[in-house]
Amino acid sequence: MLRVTKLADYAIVMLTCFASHGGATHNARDVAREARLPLPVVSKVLKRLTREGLLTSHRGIRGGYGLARQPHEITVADIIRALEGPIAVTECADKVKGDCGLETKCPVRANWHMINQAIHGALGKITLAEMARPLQQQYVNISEPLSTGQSGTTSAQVL
Amino acid sequence: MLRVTKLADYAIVMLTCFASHGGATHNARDVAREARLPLPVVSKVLKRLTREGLLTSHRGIRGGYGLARQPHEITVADIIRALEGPIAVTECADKVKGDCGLETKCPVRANWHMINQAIHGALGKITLAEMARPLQQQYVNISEPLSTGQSGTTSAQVL
DNA sequence: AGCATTTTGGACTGATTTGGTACTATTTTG
DNA sequence: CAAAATAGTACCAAATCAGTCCAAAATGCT
Ligand code: FES
Ligand code: FES
Repeated sequence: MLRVTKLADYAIVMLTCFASHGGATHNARDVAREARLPLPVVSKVLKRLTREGLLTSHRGIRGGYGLARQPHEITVADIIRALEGPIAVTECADKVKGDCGLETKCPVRANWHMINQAIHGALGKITLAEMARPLQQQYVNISEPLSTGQSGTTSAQVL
Repeated sequence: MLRVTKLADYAIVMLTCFASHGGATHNARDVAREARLPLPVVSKVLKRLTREGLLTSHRGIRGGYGLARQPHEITVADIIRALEGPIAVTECADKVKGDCGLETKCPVRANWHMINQAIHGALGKITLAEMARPLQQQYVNISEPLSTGQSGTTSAQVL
């Protein structure tokens, strides 16, 4: 349902913990306690984030995890991609392989690609540093809908 | 994986068929033939679209379905919402009910809400009329990423 | 009135994905 | 060598999705 998986959700919560502690290293147990999540899932997510290059890990008795980059250099898109793979609203939105049953010339495929890029662009502009702060109002720009037909929904746009 | 369901994908393909035929009524079989989709799924989707108010239906021997509104008054967000319910990237992004385990004050919740509105806004600005045309270049505005840290990904933004 | 056609609503099943846990191996420190 | 921590993978239960099917109601035509 156009949902991000829980694992990715957890990942963002966990990474904000790292970000708000100035880049110190934490082990899985500490992260689990701070994020109030069960240790096994935390461990699983941390492993993936490390494999995908968002975290660095240190094994051994005083080991733990740390951010591989600065918080403002990690975007929400990066995090989601690390946990779920490439961001693609539909199968055909991302890759060149045409599908959807309709042969090579599906009329809506180009538009899906455009929609996908719009979402990807929005997600790629929000960084971990911003997620760690309450909410920066300057990043939200409420504007009137242009071609509406909709009821009173105001649309927010990430700048 | 941040995917739209296949039913919603089908719905958009099917509705573009309606849009490109000037609002005439079609029965389920005709739509299935034109969209090259199995009849049962087409029927299922048409039923939901009617129940959600995007199509009007006429029963009986010369019955069929027709668009309830003009193509430029139906947005992609409307279609997705009709098939999948409210657009919510996370459970907490949409409703007021706080969850995610963390009690009332989850640090990232406000940001999820912002992200959700950004996506919803992008989807709410693309209408069925635009989806039915090949691709209106003026609707895509490729711009350089602002706070990047990303490789060569250019971000498209819906205007 | 009767009949063919079409929508309506729901239930049902198999397949896929997700969420979460467990277990073993490997590395590091002391 | 022992303890603590990560790495990798395998596994299972639950949820969701995709697709099909059928009986019932409505409509138009003869
Ligand atoms: S190619 Fe994906 S909807 Fe047609
Ligand atoms: S309330 Fe949803 S992530 Fe915290």
